[in-house]
Amino acid sequence: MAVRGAEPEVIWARPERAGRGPKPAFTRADIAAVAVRIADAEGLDAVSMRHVAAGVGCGTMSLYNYVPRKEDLYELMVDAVSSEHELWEPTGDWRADMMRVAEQTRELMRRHPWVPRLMSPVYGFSPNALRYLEHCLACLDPLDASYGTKFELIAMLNGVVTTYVRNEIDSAERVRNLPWSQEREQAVRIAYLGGQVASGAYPRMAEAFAEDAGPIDMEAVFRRALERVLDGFAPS
Amino acid sequence: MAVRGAEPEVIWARPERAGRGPKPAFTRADIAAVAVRIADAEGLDAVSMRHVAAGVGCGTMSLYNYVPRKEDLYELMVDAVSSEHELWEPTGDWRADMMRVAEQTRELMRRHPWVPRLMSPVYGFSPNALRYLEHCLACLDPLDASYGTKFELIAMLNGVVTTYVRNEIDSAERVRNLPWSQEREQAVRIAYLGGQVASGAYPRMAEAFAEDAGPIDMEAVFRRALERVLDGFAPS
DNA sequence: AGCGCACTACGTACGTCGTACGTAACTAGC
DNA sequence: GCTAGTTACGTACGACGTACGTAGTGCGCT
Repeated sequence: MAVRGAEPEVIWARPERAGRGPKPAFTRADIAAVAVRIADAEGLDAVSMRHVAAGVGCGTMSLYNYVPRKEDLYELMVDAVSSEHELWEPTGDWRADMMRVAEQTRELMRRHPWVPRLMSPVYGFSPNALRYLEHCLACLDPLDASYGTKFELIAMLNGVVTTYVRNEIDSAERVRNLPWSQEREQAVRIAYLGGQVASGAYPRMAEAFAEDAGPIDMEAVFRRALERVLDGFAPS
Repeated sequence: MAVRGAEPEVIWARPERAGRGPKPAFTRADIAAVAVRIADAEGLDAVSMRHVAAGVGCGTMSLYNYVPRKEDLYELMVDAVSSEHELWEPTGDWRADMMRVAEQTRELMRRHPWVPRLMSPVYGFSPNALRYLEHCLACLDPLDASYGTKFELIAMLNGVVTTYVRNEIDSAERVRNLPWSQEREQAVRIAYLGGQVASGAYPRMAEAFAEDAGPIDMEAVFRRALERVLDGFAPS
């Protein structure tokens, strides 16, 4: 019998194919693709071992031959979509390049709304993540700073993008999963909030709500946030 | 029989005590306190309805008289710990005040490591969150900017703090839940990463690893990140 | 060539979860 | 005091991750 679990490992270091035994019917890439498809279509919570196994067409427990723990499945998924990062030849304008990186990361997360929830420093070293990191560093070649600082920049930019998209996605997904309509929900929340603010306990909040009549341009908010981050790293 | 679910509501708008019927044996605050205690001690995943019910000393399903859905329990928890935010008289130095806000938020999240995972714009309007927001706005009175800009500042600062602490916590919690030791895990990961980098496919990563010999001072990284955010909002 | 073993495949089963639903006890308003 | 709405809570259902046992397969060794 094979040794079950109990050994630490990085899934990327584990060979896809062992020497002995019958050849596997699927690849990790197949499994990851199915999981990604399910997550895109039905949300991350629909990604269960049973579901994925049914998707690839095998028994539930057979999956564990390819993926030791569910967490590793998540890691596979993140790496799979990370291949969608476009890696271009740096232009020499690091600000423009990093803005483009951020923009593309955001679009990637919009295509795969479950990515922000899985983002973690722990998943930071999958093959495609390494390629992505190397690309960012290449874009930052013109910036006169230590690698330490460059990593801080990348982390911060990623953090801001992730946070913004996560907020966007969370609200949308929450609405979709609720048993009542978005309008009802929003109306109830606004009514409550209005009541609280009108109570006089939060004068500045009241002022703020009075001031901001128009709808917020989230696109502009996002872009300003990125610019501000980059400003913080531009040599003065 | 009572009407079950199907009506949108904000839990904060629901009265704690209905007119009819026997008087409730507990308060929402009791329940939130128990849930917080469990989450602090055993992690967020240990916060199940059964567990919390056992903690307050009632049947599992009785909880649903107080908390319509589990998500609302989360909302109660976040609000409960939000009361720990210290709200002082603004000093007039908005940068110092906001640094202090961020520092205290970080400490709050370190005391309650599950908070980052529950952070969401949706939970943004609980009573204590409103108080917190109002306090931030008060600290920002000296800053000459629109409320829109001030909200962007607060959101960004919170985002950065949350991201940093989340990374810190995630790594720690992951290690605690793994069936092997931290040293083994780290050794395996570093061995893998070193192998990848040594392959020559990532020249800048290799350079970076060669450059940064000393351990990273996370405290300084955190503080620099905050400073940079605030820089982005200081009138030039 | 053929043996043995490491591997794949997968069904069963356990303990967990959120929560729908039914019933009994209780109390505020008419 | 009646009754309607609430509280309390046990039971039950359909998920979930995954430990474990067993059967079958084909590579690597002798």
